[in-house]
Amino acid sequence: MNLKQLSELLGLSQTTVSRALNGYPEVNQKTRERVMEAARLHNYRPNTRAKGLATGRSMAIGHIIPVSTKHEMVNPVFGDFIAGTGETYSRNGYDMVLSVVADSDEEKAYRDMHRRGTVDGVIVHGPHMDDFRIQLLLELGMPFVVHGRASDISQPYSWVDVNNFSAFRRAANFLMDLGHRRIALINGLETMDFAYRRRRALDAALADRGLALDPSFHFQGEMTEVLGHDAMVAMLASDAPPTAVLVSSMITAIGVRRAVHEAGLKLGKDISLITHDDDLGYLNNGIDEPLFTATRSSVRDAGRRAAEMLLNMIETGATVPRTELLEADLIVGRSTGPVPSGG
Amino acid sequence: MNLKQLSELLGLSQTTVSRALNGYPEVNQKTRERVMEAARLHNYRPNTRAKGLATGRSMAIGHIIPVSTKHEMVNPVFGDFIAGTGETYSRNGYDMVLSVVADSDEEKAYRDMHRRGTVDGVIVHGPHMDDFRIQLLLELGMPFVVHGRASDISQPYSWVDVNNFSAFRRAANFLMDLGHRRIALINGLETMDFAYRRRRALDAALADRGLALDPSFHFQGEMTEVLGHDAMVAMLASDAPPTAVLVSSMITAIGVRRAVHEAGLKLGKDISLITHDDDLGYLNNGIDEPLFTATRSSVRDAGRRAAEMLLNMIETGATVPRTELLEADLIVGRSTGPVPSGG
DNA sequence: AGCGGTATTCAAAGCGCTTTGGAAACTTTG
DNA sequence: CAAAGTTTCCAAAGCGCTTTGAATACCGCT
Repeated sequence: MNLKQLSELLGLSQTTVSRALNGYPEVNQKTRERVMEAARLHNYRPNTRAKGLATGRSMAIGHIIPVSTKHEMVNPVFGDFIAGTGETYSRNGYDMVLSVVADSDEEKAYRDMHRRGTVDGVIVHGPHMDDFRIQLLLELGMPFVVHGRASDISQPYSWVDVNNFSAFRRAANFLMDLGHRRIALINGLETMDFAYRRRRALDAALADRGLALDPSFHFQGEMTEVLGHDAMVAMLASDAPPTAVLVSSMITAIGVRRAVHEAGLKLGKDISLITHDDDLGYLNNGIDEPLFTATRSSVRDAGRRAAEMLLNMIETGATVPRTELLEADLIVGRSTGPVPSGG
Repeated sequence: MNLKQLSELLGLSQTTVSRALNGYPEVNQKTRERVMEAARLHNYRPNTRAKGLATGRSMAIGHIIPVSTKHEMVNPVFGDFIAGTGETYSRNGYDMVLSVVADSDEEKAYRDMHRRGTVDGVIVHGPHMDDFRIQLLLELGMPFVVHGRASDISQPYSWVDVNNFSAFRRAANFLMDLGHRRIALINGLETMDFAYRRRRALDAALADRGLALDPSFHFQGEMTEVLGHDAMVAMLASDAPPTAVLVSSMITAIGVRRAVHEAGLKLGKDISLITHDDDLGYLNNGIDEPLFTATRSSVRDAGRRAAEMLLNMIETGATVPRTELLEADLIVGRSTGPVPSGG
């Protein structure tokens, strides 16, 4: 059933039917009801492509996911973030189009999306410190919101980010207040902006107390379980291992826990650990009593907010960039305790 | 730059330019080259919506992700599966459109996608035993491939699935060959088809040796870390705990490991564990020496295959359903060993 | 009755592409 | 050299919708 058929069936013009359905005022209340009823009855849904062609809008938001051939890992928070954005899109009648491309084709993918008019805007994931995509999208003039920030970019652009700096500074201070001095960091790749900010936060907190990050206590990499395990094993083998460790993801923290257990030590007693917790559905960090002390910020919620911001910008035709900084909670669990005597 | 502008610029009709670009034979080789060159130069990309309107195709595949309000969890394998399908779509010029909907709106979401013509086909995730979506899609006549199967559906339909039955039967036999008799199962929700098959596989393997699954050794639920932990804690508290446990996901297995460690026991010595391993990028089960003995089958690969099957069906207009059954590998890691004496 | 104004409806153009049904130019053939 | 193919190109219709510009119907007033 298309518009034409529906309008013939009603004995009305396509114009009137279209207007009735889209809520334009210049249509008689009676006719509108008649049209609505018929549409419901025949389960009429306007063809997306035709509507898009006519309006110049696509009612879709793009997400481009680069996969590297080297370390072809899909970010584990991706699913939750997408769930957050997706909810918002559905609620507002938008589709979400995902494009999985080799990272070498990423720029082309953005350009294509823009030229082909597949989407009305995009969300940028996991920005690097000097992320080329921001510049590119500004040039293209396509509406976008970045999930995260890019420290090295000076032009204004829209973003939603969690305050990684304050979160990790608080975490570091929390550990130091417990007496810890030898604090390790197992971070994401520090070419990623969030990881860079977390490192700087630790640096700053340590510096405030006249300390510095021991290079042998500093790891970065893809945030896998194995990274956490191997880093911790290496540190525990040293003469003076850290007494506390800051970790960038729950998955990696689980690897650290494994290494600690294997060494016959106990988390929260021999070694303290604070991890960042994205509040993923399947990795619930305990409701009543958290496993890990953590800086927690729901990535799903960030997804919702980023999507809302973008849709709003698109619909109001906003031209000035917006920003939203989310604060993480510091939740205290069983993985932290006072520094052991002799530590 | 659109077709009209490009053709005017070349002094040709839209017809010829369109044909040249789409590889139709009735165009002079010289002209074709000239057109191609101009298109490249001006970075021409045909408008998706216009092309779709004209051809009746959308060059997009849909995935509908229901989120429940109760347990609003995003399946952790989702990201990897999507990565697999997405790769395939990109390589073939298709887009992927994701729709995140409340589970109560799921049927409506499929109907809408179909009527509005947003996609040329869909992939169905995580089928239940009697999944209404299969019937629905057959009625709508929309091409689809199911990732998994639905035991209670008799009509033929297309699917890609891993052989859960043979995988878990092998795993159970492996344990029994090591002398284990008290084997527990921590499964996904058994309304899900894969979980149901895994349970039946364990039942069958036990029955073959005159044994049966102890109801107090049988757990099912959303496959979180906490599920594994709590189930294991409960079993370890009993008079005669299991000596081995079969687990449906790595995440859950990690929870089991935690419980085992907390009890001061050792995996692979006091308790044996076999898990299913979807070979997720961020949860690498060790390259050289696997942490867990596991039935391994890459969900990303399954995604690729499902997508290839669907695209192929769409492009050939195939009407007869296809199926593909993938066998999981049984890889032996450090989490299994002979039954302890006295077990 | 006739007028301006408002409410309601419609025909037709246009969005950017593909594709049908010719037409023109060029070759080959009897 | 005319007839019959072949190549190569084009004008125009159509995909399903929105929207412009115009027509018609109806209203209260003078």
